[in-house]
Amino acid sequence: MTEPTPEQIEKLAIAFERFTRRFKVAEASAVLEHSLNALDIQALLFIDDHPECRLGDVARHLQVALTTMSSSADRLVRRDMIERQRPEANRRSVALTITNKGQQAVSGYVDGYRASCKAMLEALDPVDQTEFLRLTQKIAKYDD
Amino acid sequence: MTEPTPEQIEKLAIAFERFTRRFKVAEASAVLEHSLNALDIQALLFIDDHPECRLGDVARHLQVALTTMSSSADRLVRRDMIERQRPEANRRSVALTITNKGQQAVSGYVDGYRASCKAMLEALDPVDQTEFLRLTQKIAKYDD
DNA sequence: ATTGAATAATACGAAATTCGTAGTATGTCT
DNA sequence: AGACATACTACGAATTTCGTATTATTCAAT
Repeated sequence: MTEPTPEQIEKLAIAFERFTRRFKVAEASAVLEHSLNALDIQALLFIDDHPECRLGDVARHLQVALTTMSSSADRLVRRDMIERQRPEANRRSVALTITNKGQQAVSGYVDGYRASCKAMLEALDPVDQTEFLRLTQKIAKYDD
Repeated sequence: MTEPTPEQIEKLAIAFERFTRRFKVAEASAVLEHSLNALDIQALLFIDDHPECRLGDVARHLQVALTTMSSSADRLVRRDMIERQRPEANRRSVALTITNKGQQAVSGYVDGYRASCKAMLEALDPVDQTEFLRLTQKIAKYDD
């Protein structure tokens, strides 16, 4: 559309750096709480959103080697957070599903993430909240 | 101020997840390019912003153990990206400063980050760009 | 001036993580 | 049935993180 000025870009970059730091803190506390590492939490989130997904799906999504994902799944299974199944349809693959305990960990993470989002919106008055959402939606859509 | 609705929060969370993924990709490519890991890049950014800072400052900022930061500094020194000096004022501490080569790596990272920000702004028309910036600034300020 | 405590970092080793190579099991195609 | 592709696991090397112990320096109190 139109070229934003370097000043505008710079301002946005600084603001987003702050937001990112905020989210990182939220992630870190969720990670600590369940003694999971960053990869395992991200894998858990994906598996929660994609029940019966395969190992390769998660690896591709998170851009890690398949073997890395296999290790991650080992850890998650050991901690009773996911289950590995061999589907009859294609017995080479594994279908990953989240357990109750895994869902609890996801909830903890998501709650933290949403709390951060809530705090952000609360900095604005209702009219600006709606406006801010409209704009983020527009950007997110454009992103596809 | 006013309570945002759960739907609003959810929408914002989803949008921000996308943004975060975008930034991660940018970081990953900067990391690959200079064969640095995520911690080392973040350390480099901090050192660039805080010349002559001490090891402990960086460790505190990045929330890692001091020994971890020491290892990171080893790597960055080995790759000629920072310099360790013993300041006369307090010879127990080290003063970290970035080198030209380090600055190049920072530039690469920052460029990628800004490119992401630029792409976001370009999704909006000029009026909305200004409006979006106003709102992010407001949130970032509130964040303190 | 000396001793003791506090500060700031490094040395070293254990545990965990990532990833590449090789291997196994299953499915598909001719 | 055989050859090739797919999906994953086993294993080991390299890297990273972090805790404990140690070194060097500064500060404070006597």
